[in-house]
Amino acid sequence: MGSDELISSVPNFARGLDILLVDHETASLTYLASLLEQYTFKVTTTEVAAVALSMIHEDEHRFRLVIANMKMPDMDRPSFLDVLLKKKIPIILMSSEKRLSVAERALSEGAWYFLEKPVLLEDLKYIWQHAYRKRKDLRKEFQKENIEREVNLISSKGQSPQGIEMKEAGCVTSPANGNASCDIGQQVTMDPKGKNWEIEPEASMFEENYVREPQHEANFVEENQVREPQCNCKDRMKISEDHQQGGTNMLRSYSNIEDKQQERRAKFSSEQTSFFTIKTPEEQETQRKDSNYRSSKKARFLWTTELHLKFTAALSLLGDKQARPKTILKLMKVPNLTIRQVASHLQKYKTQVQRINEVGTINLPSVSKSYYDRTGMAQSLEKQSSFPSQLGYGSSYFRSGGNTTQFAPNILPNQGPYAGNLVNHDLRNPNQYFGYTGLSGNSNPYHATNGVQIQSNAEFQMLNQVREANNFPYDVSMNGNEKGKQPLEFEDGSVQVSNLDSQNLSYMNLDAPSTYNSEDMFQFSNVTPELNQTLDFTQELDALLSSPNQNQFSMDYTVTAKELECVPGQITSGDANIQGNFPEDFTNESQQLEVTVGHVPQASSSVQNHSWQITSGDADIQGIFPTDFTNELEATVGHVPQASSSVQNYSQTEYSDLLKVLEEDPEEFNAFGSEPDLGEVDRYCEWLRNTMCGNTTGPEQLDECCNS
DNA sequence: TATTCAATAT
DNA sequence: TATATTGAAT
Repeated sequence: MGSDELISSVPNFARGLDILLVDHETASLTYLASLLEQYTFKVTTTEVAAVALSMIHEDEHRFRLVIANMKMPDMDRPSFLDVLLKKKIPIILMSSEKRLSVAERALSEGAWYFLEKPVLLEDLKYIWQHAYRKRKDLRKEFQKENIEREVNLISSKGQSPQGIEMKEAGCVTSPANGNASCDIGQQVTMDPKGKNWEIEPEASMFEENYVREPQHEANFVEENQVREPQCNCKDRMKISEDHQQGGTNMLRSYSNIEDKQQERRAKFSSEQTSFFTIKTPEEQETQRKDSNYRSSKKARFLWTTELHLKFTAALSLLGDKQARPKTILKLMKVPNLTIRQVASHLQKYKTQVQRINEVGTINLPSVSKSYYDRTGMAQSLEKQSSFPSQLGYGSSYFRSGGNTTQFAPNILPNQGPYAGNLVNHDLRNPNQYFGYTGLSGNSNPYHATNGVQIQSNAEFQMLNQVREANNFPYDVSMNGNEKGKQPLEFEDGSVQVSNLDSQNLSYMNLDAPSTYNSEDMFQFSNVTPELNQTLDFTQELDALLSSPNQNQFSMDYTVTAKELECVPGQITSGDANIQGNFPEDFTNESQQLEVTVGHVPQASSSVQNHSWQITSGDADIQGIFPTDFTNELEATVGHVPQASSSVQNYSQTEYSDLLKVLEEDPEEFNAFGSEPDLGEVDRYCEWLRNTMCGNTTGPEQLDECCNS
């Protein structure tokens, strides 16, 4: 297997995977490490199990996979395994003993996989997949679906079932070399709820960046590898025969219904699996359409907010001329991100720019409009556009606007030597920072905001020109407008729009015109440093881009004081869903703020020791989940840049869920009739006022508050 | 090789 | 439908 072939067997997101290798036999340790490194994995080695544990204790999220020799002279294996199992770190055990009972014991003790020594290069081809398994779900599935089958198997064969069951192991064939092997690829797709790719706070960016269609489980196998949909009984028998004939390096799978710890797994080296057929394209197509074929879809990379900000920061540094995939990639310094992905994103970005240019001005509508026009563009953008949601904004590109308090993203250089010199290329957030939640499903859908317009000419930097349109209540659906009708005509005609020179300029070929200097327009100065200069910036960029804490998160939008009265505050970190109220007597910084965790769907331990941050209105609150965190959290307000009074009584209520429902399923929102119209908007707002502002605000404030 | 365009997959 | 991936042309 050539080195390229080796590497290509590891999908992008799994490259550089942190693996901890534990083996008291030095030679074997070094050798195995070298093998793993050939697959791009980052290997840390130790000969002492106790040292391994202390490393894990130091940072339990560091290693995604632990491979250890079954023999541990310095400590007893069960204790070692116990720690790993509790921390849910996948563990693979190795042994040079070839007895079945040894492997069986390893698996029964909780190992996720068993490797026979000497380990061959080929054996490690799919080892990365273990780092992405969700074992709990596996077991659930086994229990539900396989027990009966196994019982039948046992009773009919009168023996313990061996070999593969497709529920347990996916089969991968590689048309390139005609070989095939079974792997555990299926495991990453086994969660019946499709939530198997749960993002944990410690998850790597690459996990986070890969998404799957919820209704179809993705196949995390490289595209040139075709997954066999099923291994039939015959195959299993054949595999078993092969094994009995003394095939080496076979990963056996054993079942023991009584022992829930037991894993059943099988892996076959290529020479043992030549009986797998390679599907013709037609067969593959048939198989793809088969609903039983669970793993037919590939994961798609996710451009999170964080990544997109890096991307835009890189664009800013580079300027248009050097804005090429390779350089952008270099500046972004995101391991395992590929040029092609950057190129693709750039292509999409350019398309967006072009589209804006064609229209001249786009409006980032207020959310109110989208509720008004439930069946219209704003709503459909939210629902149908994967850009906003997949990018992790939790709200749409085109409805993310707001007359907001300016919270500079901490990864953009609004401080330091390059302050103000960067161009904001973020089409979606020209004027505000949407904090990275690091999590999916954290969308807080409500933005009671005014609209924001972006005016743009031909080039990237034109997107800096953000014009705030106060009290601009309607959105104009960009796509809904016929081309040639420029600039956009707003429904209420209340906003004057500069008629930009939006000739069909090729934005890549032009210098920045930078001609718009209206007082209500933000203008960033544009710098287009030469590439060599640019590269000198990388250190700065690096510093700027490296978040002080990887696990920090913030609310996914910022709000004005005015909006604070309308917007529920809710953050989600890991498993925790935290809500709280600013106290009535809230005055200034360093004030204790009680935050109550409203919802902890999973073990709260998963958020312990992780930092959290709420950026809401004028307040910027952060802290760390205490190690004894259970469900109550006391938070300290760390930073109140503006009048603290504005955050008083920041009520955080349950209606966020209602709004979420509205977002997700407007059809269910039928309280006011069926046809959305302006009257309905009014009624909606009335409801919104009552819900959000209660009786404490006067009508005018309410109007302001809801602004629709 | 890097980039871009455009078809295709999700 | 929008976006990500991929083949193919440059």
